[in-house]
Amino acid sequence: MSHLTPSYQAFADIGDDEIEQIRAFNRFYTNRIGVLDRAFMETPYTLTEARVIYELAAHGTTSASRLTEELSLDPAYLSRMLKSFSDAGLLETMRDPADGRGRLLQLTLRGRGVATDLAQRSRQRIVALLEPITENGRRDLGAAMASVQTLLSGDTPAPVTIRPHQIGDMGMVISSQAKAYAETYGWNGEYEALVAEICAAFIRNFDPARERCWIAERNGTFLGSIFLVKGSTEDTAKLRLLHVDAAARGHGLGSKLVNECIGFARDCGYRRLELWTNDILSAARRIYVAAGFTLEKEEAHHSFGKDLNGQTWALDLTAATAGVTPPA
Amino acid sequence: MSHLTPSYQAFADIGDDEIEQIRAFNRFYTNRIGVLDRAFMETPYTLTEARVIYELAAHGTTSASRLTEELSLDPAYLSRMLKSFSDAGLLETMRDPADGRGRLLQLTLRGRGVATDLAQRSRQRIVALLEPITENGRRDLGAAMASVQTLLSGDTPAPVTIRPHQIGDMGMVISSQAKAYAETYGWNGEYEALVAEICAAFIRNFDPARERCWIAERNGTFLGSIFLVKGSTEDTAKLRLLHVDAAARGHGLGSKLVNECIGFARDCGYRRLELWTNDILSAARRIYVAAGFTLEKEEAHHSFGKDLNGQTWALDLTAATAGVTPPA
DNA sequence: GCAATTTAATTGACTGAGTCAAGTATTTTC
DNA sequence: GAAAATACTTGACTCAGTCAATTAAATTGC
Repeated sequence: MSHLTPSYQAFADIGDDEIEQIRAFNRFYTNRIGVLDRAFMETPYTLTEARVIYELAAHGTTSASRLTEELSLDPAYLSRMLKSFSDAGLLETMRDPADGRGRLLQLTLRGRGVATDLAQRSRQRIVALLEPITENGRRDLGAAMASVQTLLSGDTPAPVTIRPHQIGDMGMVISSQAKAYAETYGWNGEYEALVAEICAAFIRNFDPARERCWIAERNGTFLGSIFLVKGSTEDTAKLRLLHVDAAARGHGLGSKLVNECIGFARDCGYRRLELWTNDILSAARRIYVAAGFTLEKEEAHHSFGKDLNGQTWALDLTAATAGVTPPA
Repeated sequence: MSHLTPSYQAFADIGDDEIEQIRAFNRFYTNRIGVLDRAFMETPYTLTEARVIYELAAHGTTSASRLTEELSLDPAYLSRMLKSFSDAGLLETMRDPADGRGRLLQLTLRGRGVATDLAQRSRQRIVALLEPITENGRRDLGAAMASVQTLLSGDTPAPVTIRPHQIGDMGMVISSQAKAYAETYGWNGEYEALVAEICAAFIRNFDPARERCWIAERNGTFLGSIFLVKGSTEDTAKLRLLHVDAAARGHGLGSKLVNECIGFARDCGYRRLELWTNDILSAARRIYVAAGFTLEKEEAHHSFGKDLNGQTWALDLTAATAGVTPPA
C-alpha cells in the first residue's frame, strides 16, 4: 500500500463525505452566520466602513497606511472612505508633525458615538444568536469554534501536558484502554474489568510518596497514562497501564511517560522496576527496550478472549543507562 | 438578583468574552476559510456563477424561477447570467412545452465539463486545507463543525439514545460519576474506586439474562447510565449507578433510565427492586419516589471523605403502579 | 548635498456583483 | 374573458472595490 504514489495516498485519505461536510458547513456558516458581521443593515454603514470605524475607535490615533495594512484594504478605497467620514463629521485629520506625508486620524466625539453604536449592534446580534442556546450549549459552541479555529489555522496545537492523576482520570484510563485493545486486538470486556480493578486498587492503596499515576492530556483531552506502584518487595516497583491513545502516537509520548516513571522510581529509591505486558504490544515493547528493560519471563495465557504471550520485563534502576531517551 | 429586569438578566448571562470569541471566530472564518467558496479564482467564474452552475448540474433540467428561489438570487441578475452562459455555449434553453412563460435550462456537454471542473477545484481547495491535518484532527474538525452547526441553527440536536453497554462504557461511567460527585459534593477518590469496583464486578459476573447496563448517549457523547444487577435473593434485583450528566439533565432522562430498568427487572421475573443511595442526592430521590420506590432503611456513614446518610429504597415489582412515568 | 528611490496619500477611470423598477408574454383565477 | 399572477427580460443604477497615475514628502546612495 504505502509504496504507491504517496501524493495520491494523501488525497485518498480524505473522504468525499468529509469534503461534503466542510462544504456544507461553509454554506451554512456563510449564509446564516456570516450575516453577523453585516449587522449594520439598520445603519448607513457597510461592513468595511464599520470595520474601519472599529479600527479607528480601537487605536486612539492612527494613520491611513496603518489601516490599509491592518484591514488589508485598498488605499484608494480607504482614502475615499476617510474623506466621507470627515465630511460627515466623524473624523478629524491632521498632518503628522513627525512625517509630513502622512496624516493622523482620530474619531470625533460623534465618530466615537457611531463606533460604540456599531459595536453595540454587532454585540446584540450575537446575543440574539446565543440567547436561545443553553449555557452548556454556549460552552460547547465556544469549544467547538475554538477547535475549528485551531485545526484550520494550522497553529501549533496546545502542547501535551503530563500531570498527576485527578478524580475522573481512572475512568478515562479504563475507557481508552478498553476501547483501544478491543479495536486493535479484539480483547473482550475482561480487559476492561482488569484495568478497572487495577485502577480501583491504585486509588484504595495509593501511597503518594512511593506511587504515582501520570496522565497525558492536551486541552483537557485525555491522551495517555502510566502508573508506578509498589512491587513485590520493598525495593521493587511496578510499571503499569502504559498507554497512549492512537491520536497522540508517533511523537514520543510513550517514551516520555516511561522516562517520567523511571525517573520517579529512581527518586523513590527503588532498585528494580518490573512490568508485565503481552508480546503483541510491539510499540510498547520498543519503548521498554529503548529504556533499558530486559525480558525476564514469558508465559502463554488465555485472557481477554485471546491466546496471548505474557511477558515480564525488568529494569535495573541502579544501572546508569536506565531510561535513556530513544532517538527521535 | 433574579428579580431585576429580566431582559437585562438574559443579556448579562452572556459574557463579553463569549461574544468576543464568536466575533473572533467570525473574523477568522470569513477571512481565512470564507475564501473556500471563492475557490474559483483561476476560473472566469464568480462565486455566484459557480453556484448557479453547480445547481444547473445538480438538476438535469430546471427553470430560472426555481434557481432564483433555491439560490435566492435576483431574477434580473440570474437572467443576465444565464444569457451569458448561453452565449458561452454552456447552456441550452428551450421554451417549456407545458408553460410557455418559462424556459427549461440544461447544461450543454461543455457546461457540464465546466461544472465538474468547478466542483473539482472546490474539492481540491478543501483537500489542500485538510491535508496538513491529521486524521484525528479531521475527525475532530468534523465533529466541531457539526456541533457549531447544530448549536447555531437551533435545530433539534440528535436524539438521546439508550443502549446496552459496550466495551469502553464502564470507564465513562466511572469517570463521569467520579467527576460529577467530586464537583458537586466534594467526594474524594474513594467514590471513583467504588464505582470502578462495581463496574469491574459487573463485567466479571455479568449474566445477560438477568442483568443489564443501559448507556444514554447523544452523538456518541456519554450522557448517563443505569445498572440492574442480581440482588441478595433470587427474586430481588438491585438498581445501581444511576447517573445523568449535568449536560443532559432536565429532560426526564433519569426517569427514562429508571423505567427502562424497572421494566427489564419485571420482565426478568424479579419481584423486588432495591437500591442504595445517599439522602443528599435529591434529584435522584425524586425519580425513585415518582417510580414508586419507598424508603426502607437509613444509616449514617462516613464515606468518600464526607459524613453521609445512606438510604435503602425498594420497589415492589408485583404492584401495578411501579415505574409510572412522572409528569413532565 | 542632491539625485534616485521609497512611502503616504489622493484622484480618476473602471469593473464586477447585485438591486430596483418597469415591461412583455403567458397562464391562472374568478 | 377581464383581472391578477407568474416567468422572465431589459434598462438604469448603486455599492464595494481595483488599478494606474499623480503629488508630496521622506529616505537612501553615493
